[in-house]
Amino acid sequence: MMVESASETIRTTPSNQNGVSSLTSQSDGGGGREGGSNGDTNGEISPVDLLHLQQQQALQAARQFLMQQASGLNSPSSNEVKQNTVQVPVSMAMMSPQMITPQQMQQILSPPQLQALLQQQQALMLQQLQEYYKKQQEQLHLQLLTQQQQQQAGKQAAKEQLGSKQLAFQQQLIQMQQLQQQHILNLQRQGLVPIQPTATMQSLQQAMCPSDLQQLWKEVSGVPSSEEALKQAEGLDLSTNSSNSTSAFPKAASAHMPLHSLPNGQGHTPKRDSHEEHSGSHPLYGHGECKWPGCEALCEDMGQFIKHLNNEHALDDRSTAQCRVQMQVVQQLEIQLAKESERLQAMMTHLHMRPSEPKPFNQPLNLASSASLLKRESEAYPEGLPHPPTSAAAPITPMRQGPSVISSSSLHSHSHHPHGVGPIRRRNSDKFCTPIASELAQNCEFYKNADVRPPFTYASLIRHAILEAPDRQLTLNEIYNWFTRMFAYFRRNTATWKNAVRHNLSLHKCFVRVENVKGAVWTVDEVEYQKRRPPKMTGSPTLVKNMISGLGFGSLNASYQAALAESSLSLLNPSLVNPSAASLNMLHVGHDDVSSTVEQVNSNSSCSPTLSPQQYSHHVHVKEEPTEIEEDCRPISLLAHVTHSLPLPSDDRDLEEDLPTEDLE
DNA sequence: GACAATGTAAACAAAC
DNA sequence: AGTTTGTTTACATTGT
Repeated sequence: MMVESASETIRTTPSNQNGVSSLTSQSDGGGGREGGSNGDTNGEISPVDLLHLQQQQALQAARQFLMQQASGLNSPSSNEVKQNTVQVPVSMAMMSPQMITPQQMQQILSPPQLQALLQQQQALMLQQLQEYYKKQQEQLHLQLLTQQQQQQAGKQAAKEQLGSKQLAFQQQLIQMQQLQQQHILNLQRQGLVPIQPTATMQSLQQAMCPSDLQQLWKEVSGVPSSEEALKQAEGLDLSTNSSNSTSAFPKAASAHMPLHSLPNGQGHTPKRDSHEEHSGSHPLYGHGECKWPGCEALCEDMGQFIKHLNNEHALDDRSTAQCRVQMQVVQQLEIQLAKESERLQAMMTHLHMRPSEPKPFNQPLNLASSASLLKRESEAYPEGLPHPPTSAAAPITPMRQGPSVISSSSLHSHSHHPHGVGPIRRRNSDKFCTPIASELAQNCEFYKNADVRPPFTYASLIRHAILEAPDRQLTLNEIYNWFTRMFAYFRRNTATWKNAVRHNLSLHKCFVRVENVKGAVWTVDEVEYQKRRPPKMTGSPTLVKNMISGLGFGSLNASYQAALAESSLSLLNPSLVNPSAASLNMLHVGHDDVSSTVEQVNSNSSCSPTLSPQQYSHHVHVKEEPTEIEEDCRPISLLAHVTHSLPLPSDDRDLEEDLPTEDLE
C-alpha cells in the first residue's frame, strides 16, 4: 500500500501547473491616459496659483521619475506569453521574457549574489527616492515660507487657499512617503527579498490601502482623464467607498501574497486577463479569496468571485488606478532587474569571468552562465568538509567543465513538473567535492529563511548532512530534520523531497546503511561518493595540475578558498566544519590514492578501520534527537588547531571512507 | 544519439 | 492498522 504518500499528503496539488498561461497585456486601457495636463484647477493667477503650479511641477517630476523607472513599460514584450509560467513565486512582475524570474534568479545566482543584488537594488532605489523626497521637502519648505511671507504681506484673501495648499503639501508629503513605502514593498513583493513579516506587513498595509492606491495613482499616473477630472470631485467619496467596500483590506491579502508566493507556483499576483473567466481558475482568485491587490474578499466559489470582481473591481477609477499602480510596480521591477543584470554582466566581463563569453545580451543566458561560473568557483573551493584524496582532481573538474553548468536547463525544467519543484540540476555541488560546506556556510541563514532551493543535489545534501552529524551518521528522520532545519525550501513539498532523499539513499552506493542498536543509520562512504564521477577528470593528471596552478584560478582559488573557509567556519556549525570531522570520518580505509594522501592524516591513525559504526556511535552517540548545533562530544578535538587548515592544501587530504561499513553494501 | 547524473513519481515490502 | 523506512522501477530532463 503506498502508504508513503499518505504521510506527507501534502502532495503539491498544483497540478494545474500554471493555469495562468498568459499575462495578457493589462488591457485595462491603462496606457490610455497619459498624463500631463491636469488642467483641472482653477484659473486665477495668484501667488497661490503659482505655488500650485510649482507644486504640480514637482509632482510632474515625481511622476516622471517613477515613469522613467517604468519606462520599459511600453515594451509590449512584457506581455508575451510565458510558457513556463512556472510557479514564479513573485509577482508576475518578472514575467517579461527577457527577464528571469526571481526564482530563476535565485537558482542562478548564488545567495550572496542575490542578496547583494537585492540590497543594491534597494539601496539604489531608496537613495533615488530619498533624494527626490528631499528635494520635494525642500521645495515645500520654500513654498511654505513664501506663503508665510505672503500672508504677512496681508493677503488674507489667499489665506484660505493657502491653508488648503498647505494641506495639499502635507498630503503630498504623505503620498511621497507612501510612494517610498510602496517602492520598498515592491521589492519585497518580488519575493526576492526575504521579508521580515512584521515590517513588511506594515508597509504593505500602508501601501496597499485601496484609497491610498487611488491617491497614489492619481499622483503617479499623471493627470486624470477628463472623465476622471470630473469625478475627481467625488474622489474622496470614492475612496471612502472603496475603503468601505473592502474594509478588511490592508493586511492579509497583500501581506500574504508576497510572503507566500513561492516557488510552488502559488504566487498569485493579480494578472488581469481580460478573458479570465476561465472555468476553474482565475489569476485573481485563490484560496477562496479575491487576490486583487488590497482586496481579500472571501468568495466561496468562482461564481461568487466573479460577481465580486464585477461589483468591486469593475472598470472604475479605483480599479484603474490600482491596475496602473500594479503595472508600474511590474515595470519598475523589470527595469531594475534589467539594470542589475547589465551591471552584473559588466562586472563579470570586467573580471574576465567569461562565463561563456560575455554575451552582448544581458539577460538570462548571461546570468545563467555567470551563475554557473560562480558556481564553479564555489565548487572549486574547498568547503568545510575535507576533500577526498582523489580530490586533487576534484576541485578542478568544475573548471574544465563547460560554461553552462546550470544554465537555462534548470530554468525551464520546472515547467514540466507539477510541483514547483522542478528537477533542478545543480550538479555543481555534488559532483566534484561538494562545495556545499562553504556555500552553505556562507548562506546558511539565507537558506534557512529564504524559500530558495539550494543549489545542491540531494546526494550532496544528504552527504553533507551526514558528515555534519557528530558521528557522521544519521537516521533517515534526522536527515529529514536536517533538511527542514537548514532549508526553508524543504519545509514544503515534503512528500516529494523526502521521497527523493530516500531514493537517493538507496540508490547511491555512497550512502551506507548501518544497522544500529537504535535502528538504522546512514553513513557516507566518501570513496564511493567520490567515485561517482571518476571518468571525468581521471584522465589527465597533468591537465589537472595545469588547471590548478595555471589558470590564474589557482591563486584566486586560494584566497577565495581561505575566505570561504573562514566564513564557513564561522557560520557553520562548528562541529561540522571542523576538520576533525573530516579526519574522523575518514577513518582511513587504506585505499589506493587515498592512502597516499592519508599520510597526512595519520594522526587519526588511531582510528582503525575496525571502528565500526556501531562502536563509533557508541562512544559518541548523540543521535536520538536532532541534536543540532551542539558541540559534539567527539573525543577528538582537532578542531583547535586545524580550524584553518581548510584551504585546500591540508584538508584536501581527503577523507577517506567513512566507515568500514561498506561491506554492508 | 548514447549515456550518465539527477529529479520526481510511484509501487511494494518490511519494519515500527 | 497506519506510518515510516527502504528498495526499485520508470520516466523526464540535462549535460557530456
